[in-house]
Amino acid sequence: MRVDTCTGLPSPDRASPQLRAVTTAGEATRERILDAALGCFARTGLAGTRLDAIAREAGLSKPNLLYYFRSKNELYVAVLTRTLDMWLEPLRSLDGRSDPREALTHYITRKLEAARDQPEASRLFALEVMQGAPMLSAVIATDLKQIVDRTVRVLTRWQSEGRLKPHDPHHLLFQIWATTQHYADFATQVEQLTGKTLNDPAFFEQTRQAVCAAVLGLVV
Amino acid sequence: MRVDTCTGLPSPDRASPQLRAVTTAGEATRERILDAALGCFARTGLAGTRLDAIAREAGLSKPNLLYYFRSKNELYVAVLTRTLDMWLEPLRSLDGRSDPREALTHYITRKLEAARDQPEASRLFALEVMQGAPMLSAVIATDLKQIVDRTVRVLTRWQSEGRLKPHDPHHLLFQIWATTQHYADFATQVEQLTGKTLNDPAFFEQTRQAVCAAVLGLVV
DNA sequence: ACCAGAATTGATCAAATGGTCAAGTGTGTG
DNA sequence: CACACACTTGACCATTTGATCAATTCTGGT
Repeated sequence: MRVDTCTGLPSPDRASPQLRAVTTAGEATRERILDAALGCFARTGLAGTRLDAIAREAGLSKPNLLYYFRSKNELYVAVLTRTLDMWLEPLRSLDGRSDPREALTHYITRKLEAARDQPEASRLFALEVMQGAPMLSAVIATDLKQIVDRTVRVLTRWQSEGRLKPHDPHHLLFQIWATTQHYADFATQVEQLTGKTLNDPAFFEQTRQAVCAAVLGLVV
Repeated sequence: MRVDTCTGLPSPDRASPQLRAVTTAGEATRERILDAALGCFARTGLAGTRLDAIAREAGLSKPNLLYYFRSKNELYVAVLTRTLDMWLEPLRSLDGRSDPREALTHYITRKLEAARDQPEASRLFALEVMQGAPMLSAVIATDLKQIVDRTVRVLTRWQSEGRLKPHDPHHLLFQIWATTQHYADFATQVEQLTGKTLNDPAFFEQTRQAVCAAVLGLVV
């Protein structure tokens, strides 16, 4: 039986040996649950979220939810892993092929679009990392670190080629992450203080240029 | 009887009419509880923190804790309000009297020192704001907004005097907040990726200059 | 020494909540 | 039709946990 490496709990096999067509109905419900769970976990955290709430938001009963995910923790990890790839993707596509200025602008724009379009994902990871990343520390230490190391090498190379002003690559990344994710994680505060949201196209563009100016002015 | 505006629950009178000397013993325990609670709430959030844990960390029994604070929620609000002033202080002292460059450098440095010396406070507020600031929305909309508005006016004046390059003051503030608080809120990630902590003086100075460079390069 | 009130706690309660189970419903296949 | 199996749920259980209370100890003032 396949076992989830994070929880040690068994996870339902998607493709049973009989090659039975993947139960699309069940798969759809599964996705519905994951969507609902993402919203709840991002809003109130792991401890603050009740299975009842997720079940209600997904439109089914609590036992039925537990039919798809054996425990709250397993569901939480499932949400985390499902969202992770999508979240790391922008960084992966920051490679050394293009022009530094263009690459950084593109990366910032994508990160800001993510902050606008998937604020729940941002908050979920923020909550998780802020609490010591109990479920993600392994991923951070391996996957994320690997991508970051690669990116750092790219940035360093650009610097040695004189295409980028010298500036610690780690701090550069942190600044991009911090400034872009801030608009998702602290959206409440941003809205209370400015009255604007990233969903407002004008505000989005204004924010994008502000972040780009700070970062690009630093290294280009 | 004095009533807490946030919880509606009565709070112990610090100065009773009889002018009895403030019970320093009780006051000390109270502080000890608040300290322990800050640590716990910052680590695991409101819902994830058990009164047991706080009591244990403060070195007393759970009923005794509830003798000082009538409910978990009241304790949470008490921690929040006690920490708030300290947290807002750096921004208050960013006034128009001094040189823009010096003022911003000073503010960033203080914020980064706060991120190093009071990471719990940073995480506590981050958790609270990220979850929609249910307890702080009033404070944000009034107190914080007032200070921010004042600061925005100062920055705007500097810009109109030509002492600062034009750049949206709100975004400038957000960038300072985001980049400085990032090193407290995401300390786990920063440490996993760089192996360093703000407690390392060299790393602190390096970070400080990186943040200053980004912000000052933007407006000076 | 005495007393009033602060401080402290073991025992206990009631509610919330994650999780189980047996029983039922639907559905595709031989 | 019948069978197997995915799916669904109401009722229920066990544990956790915030909160209460009666009873006891400590402490400062007279």
